[in-house]
Amino acid sequence: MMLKGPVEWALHCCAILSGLQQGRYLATKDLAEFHGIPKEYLSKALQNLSKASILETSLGPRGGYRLAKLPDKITFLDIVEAVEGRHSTFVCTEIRKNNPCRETNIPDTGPCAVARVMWEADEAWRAHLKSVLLSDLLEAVKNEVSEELLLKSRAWISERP
Amino acid sequence: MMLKGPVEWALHCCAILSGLQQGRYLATKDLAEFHGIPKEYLSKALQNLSKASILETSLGPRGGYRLAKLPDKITFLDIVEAVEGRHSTFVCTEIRKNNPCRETNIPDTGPCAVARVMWEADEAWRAHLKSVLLSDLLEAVKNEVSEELLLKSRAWISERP
DNA sequence: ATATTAAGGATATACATTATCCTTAATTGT
DNA sequence: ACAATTAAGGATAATGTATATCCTTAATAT
Repeated sequence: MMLKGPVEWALHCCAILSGLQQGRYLATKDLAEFHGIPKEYLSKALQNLSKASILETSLGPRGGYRLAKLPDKITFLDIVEAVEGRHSTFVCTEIRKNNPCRETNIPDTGPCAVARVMWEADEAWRAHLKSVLLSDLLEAVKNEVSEELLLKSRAWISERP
Repeated sequence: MMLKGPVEWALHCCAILSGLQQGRYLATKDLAEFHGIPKEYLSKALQNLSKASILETSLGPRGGYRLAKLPDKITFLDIVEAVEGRHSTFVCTEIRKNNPCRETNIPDTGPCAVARVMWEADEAWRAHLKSVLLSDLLEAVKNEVSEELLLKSRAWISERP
């Protein structure tokens, strides 16, 4: 499973869920409405976050999702990998094996040099995402969003049944 | 244009072209045969490398491709971006604007915090690819490929008309 | 009981990647 | 001049993946 748009949604949803009052859950319907995104498809992303123990759920009326951990225990990488999977951007198809000069019985000697470099780059990408916490995002949002919008949004969420 | 498999081919092709004798070109047909990949599609990748001034070409018999620069002047990023384009892996759809509490007339205040973090990760990815030169790859290949295979491959290429 | 909700399977739609084909113009060697 | 060879690039087909919707099931609060 390899999702693209849903990663953006998941990050924003986790940010919203961070502001939830103790003991409350927020339903997929509300998260979808708040972000203006398709509810059914968003649901798949949230299910992945739940499977990864980033969110926890409750069924029935007043059910929905909430964070399963504190925001300073959740990294961007946790969220991204939960939704996108752990595929690296580079896939090595071992074309070196097609070299017509090559003996067919050469034992495999680890990944080829090209793949190594590409995977190191992937690793650098992951390392950065691992270094940023959900709590860091909240801090940044606080600085770039007006106090008014912040309060209004919180109220909007509180008023959900 | 956004290619995936072709990036791998392009990197391997550049490595092969590095070993080419002075003044010679190698045709798409030969590069495709050596790597066991589709000639017509590989051609698209090579055209991109040519447009990016990484390769230079000659038409007619004994024509084909050769490097346009020395291997220590070509980075992995040069090759990857020439073939894949410069799209970042993360695309921000600005879902913050769908927030029902938001005034429609709020002036745009740069990229949102989520996008910034994701793009920083992309930047780390690019930075690594920029730090590795084609000449570094050649060095690594020399260490992991048997002397015999190296000579045989060079001979195979030399014998192309 | 009833309404509400997440989980998840099945399936349709849209889009991007991969691959092939064919024409054109340039170049080389005869 | 001529024939063979080659990159460039447009058009299009085939495939695969991402996106989106629908529907059923089981759990839960009131």
